[in-house]
Amino acid sequence: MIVKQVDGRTMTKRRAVTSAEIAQEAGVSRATVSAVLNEATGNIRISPETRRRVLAVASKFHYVPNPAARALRSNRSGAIAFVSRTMHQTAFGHPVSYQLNLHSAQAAARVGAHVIEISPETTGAVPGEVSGDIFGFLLSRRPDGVIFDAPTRPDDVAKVLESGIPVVQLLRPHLGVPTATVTVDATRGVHEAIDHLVGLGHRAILYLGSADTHRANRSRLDAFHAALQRHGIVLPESAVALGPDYTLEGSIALARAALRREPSPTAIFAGGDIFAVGALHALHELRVRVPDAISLVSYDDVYAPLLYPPITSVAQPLRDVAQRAIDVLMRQIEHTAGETDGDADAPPAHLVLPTQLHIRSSTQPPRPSGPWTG
Amino acid sequence: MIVKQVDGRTMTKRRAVTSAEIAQEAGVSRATVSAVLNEATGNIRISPETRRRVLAVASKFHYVPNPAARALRSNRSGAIAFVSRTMHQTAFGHPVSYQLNLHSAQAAARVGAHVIEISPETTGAVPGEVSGDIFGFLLSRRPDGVIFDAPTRPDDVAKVLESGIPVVQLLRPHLGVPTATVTVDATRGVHEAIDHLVGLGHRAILYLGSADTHRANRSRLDAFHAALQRHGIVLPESAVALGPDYTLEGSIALARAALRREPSPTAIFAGGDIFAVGALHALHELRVRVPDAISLVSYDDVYAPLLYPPITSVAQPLRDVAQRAIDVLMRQIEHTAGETDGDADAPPAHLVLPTQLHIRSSTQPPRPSGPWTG
DNA sequence: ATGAAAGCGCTAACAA
DNA sequence: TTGTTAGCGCTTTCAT
Repeated sequence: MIVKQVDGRTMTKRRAVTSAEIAQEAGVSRATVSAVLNEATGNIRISPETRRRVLAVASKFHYVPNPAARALRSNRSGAIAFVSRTMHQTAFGHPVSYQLNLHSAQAAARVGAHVIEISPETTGAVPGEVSGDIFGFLLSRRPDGVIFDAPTRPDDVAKVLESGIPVVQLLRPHLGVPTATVTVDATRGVHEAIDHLVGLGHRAILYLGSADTHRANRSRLDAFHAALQRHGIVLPESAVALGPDYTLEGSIALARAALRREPSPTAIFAGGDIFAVGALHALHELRVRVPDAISLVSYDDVYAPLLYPPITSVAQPLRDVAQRAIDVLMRQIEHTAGETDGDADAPPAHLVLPTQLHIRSSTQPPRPSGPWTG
Repeated sequence: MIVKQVDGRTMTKRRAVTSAEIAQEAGVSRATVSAVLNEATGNIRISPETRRRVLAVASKFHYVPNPAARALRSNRSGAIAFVSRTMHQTAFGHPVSYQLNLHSAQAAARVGAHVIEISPETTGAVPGEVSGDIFGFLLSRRPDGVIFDAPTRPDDVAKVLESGIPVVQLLRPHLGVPTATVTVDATRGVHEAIDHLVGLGHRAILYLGSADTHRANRSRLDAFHAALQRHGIVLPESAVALGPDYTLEGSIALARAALRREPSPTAIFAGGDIFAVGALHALHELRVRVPDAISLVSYDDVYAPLLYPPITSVAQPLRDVAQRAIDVLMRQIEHTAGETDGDADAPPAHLVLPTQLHIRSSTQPPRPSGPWTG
């Protein structure tokens, strides 16, 4: 019996409606209710009339299947774990990771799954877990799939993959671990940015980027070189300055040092918004005006629009990345379910999405005159 | 029987170890295994020897209890829903919400719960859900508790609360809905900031803030007035400029208009980092230097350290806010569980945490000379 | 086209 | 101190 107690000022957690109650109310069996709600496919057929009645009753009583029971029975938790990028290095977090997180949650919800947040920084053992680390925690939740956003350590990914759960890595995958990936075509993005600068007349361009040797960083730098080469521009070694990722102080120091060197660039390409921030700080100190005295382009487009002047930047299609991640995972999850034990699984998907250049006020033709003077 | 298939190159999702297997292997019953793993409290006592053996076997086989079965039986999902602040207004998201999100996930993990991400922006109906909206989705997950980060609409909160699930609202609660809250002592934070400015010698201070009438905004503005009054300063009406929240263009326009008015301030208090960003843009256009010609303080401390110059800012203890939110929720969840049906529940907790002022390079004494000249 | 019945893995009351 | 038993709510054959 269903008692709606609306009168008492406070609500005690009321017992939820079960399928049995819906069945009874609709004058059918629980099996029928289940079949209707799952739009069952098998050798089962529900008459439109029955279907309609069940649905009406379910809706009237706000019936929602118990996810635990469903999970137990179907061996599917409906959960996608999102392992966010580590953020301890920075006080202000990773806007990119945040966007991916949110977009993943939305994309998952659209297919009836939910995203559970795994923050690798959690310190200390988790009570009740046999293995104290955060991956024990992850595994203990039995997610149907796992998204790694730019994982730091390949071992973490490998461990999850070995447990047999579908995995997808985003943006900065460890290709040594054979999982699906969704990345972005940095090469094309960088080319666009450099073409934009060269098109404006710049030839002396400084590259500010990460010293981390991850492929994603390498490919930005390689693309930088390739793009210049295509324009017949050869840069001195001093045109590339590599420093630590994601620390403001590091980026400022890097820019400061690089800008002190000769010859002076007329433009800067920052291989990440944080490097653009660092460049801006250093340029301010030097009283060099952007874009009057020097142009600035960045890769990421997260802080870029906020800075002054608003920075021309290469944007990653984060919403699409998240959506495709969920797609890939869902496909894999459904596939895994149907499989017996044969090892005839297809090779992991590797999706590459295009970037987009947002042109703002930080770029203009180099001025004809000589060296810098604010 | 437990078959570890390590040889096959690819792993098929292997059947998980169950408590029955552990029981058999340890030569005890499943009930004993359960009692050991849950450190059962009732009238059950496990001999240290048995305990040790069970634990050893469990660990050897990497046994992790099936969360769905546990949830089904105990009527506890182990999930905390985190409803993030809506973000559609801005391309760059809400760093504050992100931090709260991550810290909540960490705090939850420490007590064995997981956080599921609810992004209110999800559009379109969710397949299989009776009610198509995102709160139907939320409820369908049967979370043990819900965290609302600065909820937009009180109705959403009320709906969840009415379902009997413990709720806590963060930072910008709707006090009309009787839930627990964890907020920040904006009053004290603003006082500190204003004291800092006045201590430097400023008396003409411009307030740039949200036109939204939420209490959190009101209290910042009220505190601004109170702080000035305490210093015997009376400001003209034109010293307060209110505009739209969280849009860059709006903030810039607001600052632009306000700065055009007479008399000119020697300092600006931005009631949110986005307003500081707007102020900086407007000041740049006017070629007014910070802090030489005008000082700038903000509230939030999210973008503040990145801007140039780094902005003195009031920081909120987001990690603590998240931790307390989890604490409050957990207490409430345990309480609810023990309760029969009596309505003798305690009034909801209202925690208020202190802010911290980070002094950076955007503030200095006003210069003795007259009006602005970059 | 629908119903009956079994069982997913776990926990809690009751026995022993 | 430990084992037995009975479900939690759902899905899924198999019968009808």
